[in-house]
Amino acid sequence: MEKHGLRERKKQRTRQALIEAAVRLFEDKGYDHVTVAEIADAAEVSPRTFFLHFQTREDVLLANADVRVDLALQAIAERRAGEQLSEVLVRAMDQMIADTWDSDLPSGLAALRARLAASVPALQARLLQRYLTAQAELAQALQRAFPDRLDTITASALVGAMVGAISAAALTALQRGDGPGEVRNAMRQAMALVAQSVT
Amino acid sequence: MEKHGLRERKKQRTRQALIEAAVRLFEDKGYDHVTVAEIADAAEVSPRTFFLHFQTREDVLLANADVRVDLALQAIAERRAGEQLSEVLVRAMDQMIADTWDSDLPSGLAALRARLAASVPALQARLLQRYLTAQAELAQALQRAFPDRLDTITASALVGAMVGAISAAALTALQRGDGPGEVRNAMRQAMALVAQSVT
DNA sequence: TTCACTGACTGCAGTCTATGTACTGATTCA
DNA sequence: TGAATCAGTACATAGACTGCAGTCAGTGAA
Repeated sequence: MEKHGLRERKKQRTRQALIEAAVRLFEDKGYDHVTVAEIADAAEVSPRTFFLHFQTREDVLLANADVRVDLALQAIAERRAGEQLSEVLVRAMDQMIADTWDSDLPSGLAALRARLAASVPALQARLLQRYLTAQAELAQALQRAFPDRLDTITASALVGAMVGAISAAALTALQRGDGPGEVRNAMRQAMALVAQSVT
Repeated sequence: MEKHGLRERKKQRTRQALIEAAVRLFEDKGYDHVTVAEIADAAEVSPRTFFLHFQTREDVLLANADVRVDLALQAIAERRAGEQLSEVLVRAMDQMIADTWDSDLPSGLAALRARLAASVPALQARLLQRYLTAQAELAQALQRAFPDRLDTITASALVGAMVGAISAAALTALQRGDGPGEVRNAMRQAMALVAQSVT
């Protein structure tokens, strides 16, 4: 997987420096009042370099978000012999929910992301889009896992319903001012609601 | 509703001119190769004026999209005495689906929008965001209509599941190259899937 | 060890979106 | 008719993002 040694390590180090600088600045001054130039400056890097690591300014906060999708895909791939569709789906979603609030990197990146996603429109839009592409992957994997049970459209709809319900519930909880535990419960509740329709 | 007479009419005329110019240019040159300046120019208006009518460049294509939300809200408000939750929800969603492909303004705005939303990331993100705010309104209305049946989280989750399922199904169908009729069927199918969980 | 090569990073100039400000002139209202 | 209002304008500016032409450290093979 790793291409080279030192060179690659240096690259990851500047990437990490950019992320950390960005997070710190966002927390200090608020998302809208931080420019790419400032982030690059704080990371002691040229502004041009920022865009070498991230396509857009928003993407700094969505870094490492792909990890969770991989976990869900893995959960689908690992399904045991007699396991039902609903069980697999719930397990995959559970995987993503759990990871959202736990292992997600240094400090409170996940928490900050959640807070900002609920308040900054541009970021919100970008995050939703990420979810959509993740959905496509999940749907495809799910259909391949249950080829005789699901057609393409049903698989998409099912995953879409899950992700849609969970994120809507999470957002509502967040905007209500709930803490991490309550948000998590809301997500679980939403998941259970949709899971009924697969029985 | 109407504030003034002539002044307001003129305003709507330039707004319409901007929309039509934008649509035409987008179809000709492709979304990415059309600048705001060009649109304004084609509509014989100052570039500054464009942003007086639309917040962002993407919003030209999302113009009049709010109308459909109003229809769904209306559908919820108009529910008859003994009508069940699932019935009301299905009726509201049906309203939006139907309107998506029919009455949506001059020429093929809806079709173009669908095509571009499936291919242009920036537009996709913006559209998803619109859906999210629409969801919030719907959820709120729905909860008020069934206060003893739904708590805030469940209402959000339910609407989120519906919208999520329907849009995922639609997108999958679109990317598969389906025609309007098939896309519509996919949306209906997704809706039916989620409607089960409310029974 | 040497040397060609790759690739991360830089600086600069340029495009385009989006916004603040101050102004013009046409409606609208008193 | 005079005053207020408001769509549209010209001008200036910030800031995101891109293309291009480099530099230099790290790498891999002779």
